[in-house]
Amino acid sequence: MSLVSSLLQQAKDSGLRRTKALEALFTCLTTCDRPMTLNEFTTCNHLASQCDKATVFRLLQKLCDKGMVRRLGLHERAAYFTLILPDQHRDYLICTECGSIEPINAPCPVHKLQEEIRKETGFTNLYHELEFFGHCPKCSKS
Amino acid sequence: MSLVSSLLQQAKDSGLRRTKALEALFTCLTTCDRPMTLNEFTTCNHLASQCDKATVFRLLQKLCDKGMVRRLGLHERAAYFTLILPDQHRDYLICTECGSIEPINAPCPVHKLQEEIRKETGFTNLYHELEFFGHCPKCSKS
DNA sequence: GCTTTTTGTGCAATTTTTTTGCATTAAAAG
DNA sequence: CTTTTAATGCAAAAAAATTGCACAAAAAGC
Ligand SMILES: [Mn+2]
Ligand SMILES: [Mn+2]
Ligand SMILES: [Zn+2]
Ligand SMILES: [Zn+2]
Repeated sequence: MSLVSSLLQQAKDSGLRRTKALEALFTCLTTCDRPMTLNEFTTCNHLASQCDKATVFRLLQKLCDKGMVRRLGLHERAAYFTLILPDQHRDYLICTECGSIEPINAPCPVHKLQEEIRKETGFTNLYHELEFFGHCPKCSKS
Repeated sequence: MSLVSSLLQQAKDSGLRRTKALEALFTCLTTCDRPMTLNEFTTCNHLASQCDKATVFRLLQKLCDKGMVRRLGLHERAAYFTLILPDQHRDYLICTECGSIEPINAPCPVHKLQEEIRKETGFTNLYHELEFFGHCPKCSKS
């Protein structure tokens, strides 16, 4: 069973319908596999001419609600969206000059603090977003 | 010498002029002392009727360039801005239901990783943004 | 002080991004 | 197949970010 199929199943289980647009969006999310803006999604070949921007917007919104997609604020004017895969947690390294976005391989160092926060504050559904910003070697030179 | 005065001096040293608008903005940034959106700034008593929104926008932009203000993407549609004080590093805890934003007191656990990233990637001007999101106790109940 | 030069400001307009209304279509349920 | 309910396209609106330009204010030079 392909990843897209299992995502469609997971979506269905949480109340969404199996539509052409959703399948195309999952294909895009899994094959492009990087945070993208709404505009990038709608102009990506996987989605272009498959469905309208408003549809992509509403699907991303629903998938965020279901916890299948994460919305990231990466210092660009537009919001970024990325698939949440089980056993995958990603922090990012972003060049504020050229805009490159790279996931970080090293293990995330904040889970312990997150647990402390959960206990001390009583917050539920806790998660975090960690991004490093700077100038990449290429942009540092020029 | 007040904090506002020293900020004005610091701004002047890096090329900005000492204007009424800048002083009002620094007063706002220091007394309100929390991340705020452009709209919040312009409607705050410290700035309202003191200057135009475009002016605040351009000042915040310049202060970001000078490294005196930080732009935060806190999952709202609008960007947040907050003063960078020396010896002050803040991570945030945000309720995605009611929108409350609280700085975290615990020491930040990512500096070590940041150093590793600097060495391994060659990034310069490195900094990070760490936010925890969840439902606060109040919002968890309802 | 006064004059020149440079930067900042207000206001309106524009651009970009996000969001919604509504008539229609497609999916799921019966 | 029929009914019910959710999803979609299209266009329009709302919200946020950004800019152009004439004028005002600050700093620099005298
Ligand atoms: Mn992390
Ligand atoms: Mn931190
Ligand atoms: Zn770069
Ligand atoms: Zn709350």
